[in-house]
This record gives sequence, C-alpha cells and structure tokens, in this order.
Amino acid sequence: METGTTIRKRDAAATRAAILAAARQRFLRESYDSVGLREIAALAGVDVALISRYFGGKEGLFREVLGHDDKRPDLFHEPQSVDELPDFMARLIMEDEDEDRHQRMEMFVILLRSASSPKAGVIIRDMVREEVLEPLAATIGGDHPEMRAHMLLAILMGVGVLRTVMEAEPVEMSEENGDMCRASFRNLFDAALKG
Amino acid sequence: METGTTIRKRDAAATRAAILAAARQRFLRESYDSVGLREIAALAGVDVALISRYFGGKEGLFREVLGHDDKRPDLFHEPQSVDELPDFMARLIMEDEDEDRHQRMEMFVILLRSASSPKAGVIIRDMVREEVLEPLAATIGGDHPEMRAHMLLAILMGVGVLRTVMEAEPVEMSEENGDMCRASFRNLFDAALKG
DNA sequence: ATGCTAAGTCAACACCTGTTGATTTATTTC
DNA sequence: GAAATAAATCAACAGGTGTTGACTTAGCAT
Repeated sequence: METGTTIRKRDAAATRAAILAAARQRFLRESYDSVGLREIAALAGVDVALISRYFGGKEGLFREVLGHDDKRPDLFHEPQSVDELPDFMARLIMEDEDEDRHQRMEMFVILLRSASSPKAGVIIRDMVREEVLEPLAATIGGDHPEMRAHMLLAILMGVGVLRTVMEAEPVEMSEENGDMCRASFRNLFDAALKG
Repeated sequence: METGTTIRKRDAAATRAAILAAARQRFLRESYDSVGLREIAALAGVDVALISRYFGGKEGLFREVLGHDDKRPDLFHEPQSVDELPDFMARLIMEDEDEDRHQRMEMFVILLRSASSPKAGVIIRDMVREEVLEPLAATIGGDHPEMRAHMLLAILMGVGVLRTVMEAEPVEMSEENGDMCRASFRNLFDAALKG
C-alpha cells in the first residue's frame, strides 16, 4: 500500500519526496477536494502534521505537485513548428512508453481532475493559460491562433477526460489498431489547425 | 441571492423544485464535493434537513439534478443521420439561444465538473456511456464507430472544459467570428467522422 | 558520551460535513 | 372552530477536515 515503505532514516528531503509522490498518486485518481491529507500521509508512511509543516498546507502541496514554482519544463515549451504539431499531439495521446510524454499526460489528468475545485481551480487556470494556451497559440500563428490553440487543447483534454475521468477507452490499442488510431488523431489535429 | 425567495406557502412540490434549481445552479459552478448541502439550502431559502428528507441525501439530490431517473430525453436520443452530426454538434457548441441546446450543454458542464468525485463519478460514467457514447456510436456506424464517437465526444467535452472549467473563451463570439468559428467546428467534426 | 539540533510524533483544536429525531407550525378536513 | 395531517424547523449527532503547538526521538558534532 505505502509508497515509501522502505524505512527512511530521518531524511527530510526523502520524506518530502515520499509525500510528494503519494500526493501525486492520489491527485491522479481523484479530485483535490476528495483527497484527504491523512490519506496522503498514510500512503507515504508519514504523520499528517508533516505535510502542513513541509508544504505549508494542502494548497501548497498541490501547487508543488503541479510543479508550478519548480523549474519543470513548460508543458509546451519545446520549439516546434506548426507542421510538427499534429504528429506531436497524436503521439502525446497514443504513446505512453516515452517517459516524458507519459508524465506530461499525467499532468493533464491531474489538472482535469481538480479543475472544478475552487481552491485548486485558480492555480490550474493560470497554469493552463501560461504554459499551454499561450505558447501553443504562439507556435501556431496565422489567422486565429487562439481559436486554433483552443481546438487543439480541447481535443487533447477531451480525450483525457474520456480516458481517465469517464474511464472509457476508444479502441483496443494493440496491433495495427494503434497505428490507425494515431493516424486518425493526426488527421483530426490537422483539421483543427487548417480547417 | 436566493432563488425561490418568493414566499412559498408550504408547497412540497414547489420547495422540491426550488431545492433542485438551487442545486443545479451550484453544481453548474463547482464540483460535487465542494458544494455543501447547507449552501444549496440557503440558496433555495430552505432548511438543510429538507434536502435529506426529500431526496434521501446528497447523492440522491445529485442524481435527480442529472435527471437520471426522470423521463428527460436522452442527451443524444434524437434520430439523426451521420451526415447531420457535424452541423448539429457545431451548433450545440456555438448557440446558446436555443433553450434545449442550452440545457443540454449545461448538463455536460455538470457532468464534467463532478466526474472526478468518487461518489458522483459512478453515476456520471454510467450516464455518459448509456446516453451519449452508445447512441452516438449507433448513429455513426461504419468502421470504428466507438472510436469516432469518442472523438466527437472528446471535442465536445474538451471545448466544454476549456469554456467553463478553464474559463477560457476561444474567440469573441460576436459578428462574423461566430460564423467562422462554427464553420471551423463543423469541419473539425467532419474530420473526426471521416478522417 | 554528551549536548544540540533537526525530524518526526502526538493530541487536540476549531470548523465543517451529511444526516436524523423530536418539535413546532401551517394548512386542510371534518 | 377543533382535530388531523402534511410541511418545515431546530438542535444535535457522529465523523471528518486541515492545521497548530507542545512534546519526543534520532543523528550528528564535538
């Protein structure tokens, strides 16, 4: 059950990391409001009090899970041309092997799960605007970049919602189905950009 | 502040309706977990106890807000051919004047807001599968109807998430922008169906 | 080995949650 | 008008929330 059950010997950094990992794990499955600090603490094998002590409270913990202050690379910071975008986003949706992509998608899930909580919402909205919508619109350029960025992100988030929150998988991902599915998404993103 | 401030004279049906309206109003803005019964009761101008009394509890109230038992028409029940779908969904996104469409979109927002709450989630998932994904796939037909249905719904929900949860509007909706935007969405849905 | 300090624990806080039983109030029926 | 009944209220519950201060313990330096 516990994440950091390996007996830590009074290492502040390690327990911090354990709490962070446990929190991430929980926020990945449920919303900000429905996840309790005691729950996270138990999962990390730590006393509840430490959370408020180390992160200043639940809100601070959540902010740190999102890596809002950290030097984590922006969700869409890599320099891409608009031509690479469809393929890039299709891969983002379909391939979980790539560790970087996987983490990026997990981040989106966390965002989606808690976005309707009053406290978490403000944190999330800022993050999405700054780190996703604006850079995306910048790389898109052209006539109505904001609208195009919206469409792209809408597809990405929509698929995320369906997959995780609604627990529905579009199609068996194995074999050539995966290739077909990825191609379809590529076309879809292409249409969103040029249509 | 209150919804049913017009002094009701001990009318069970009317107070039920007032509670339902208040609940709908709150669940439209926040998640299942973050909305309290006392909050709803205050908005309806009613004592908290009445909610549990009339609806059997918070969960029952939510279920009734969703109209899961009611004879509300299915979210996608209308007999449409696959050709009409792109235009239909584009209008669903863009036009709020139509009362029916407006209510349907509101329902989607409520679904999205609370889908990550453990208790509300199970209710919502069933509803989406039964009333949206399955009928949608049925009207689509063809090669991979489930995947196509997923794509359509993903776009719809993605836009919903961006609009409401992320509080981001794709483009100023007035003037010819609206027409352009609707055309783009139509193309997008078209690509999702045929691409 | 002995202090000293950082790390972790414990208990309690004040508040809020949904829910229930007893009670009061208004409305209708005889 | 009095009795009966439905509607609404009140107060309290048991349990949960995040957070805080005082306390204990482990690990390191001298």
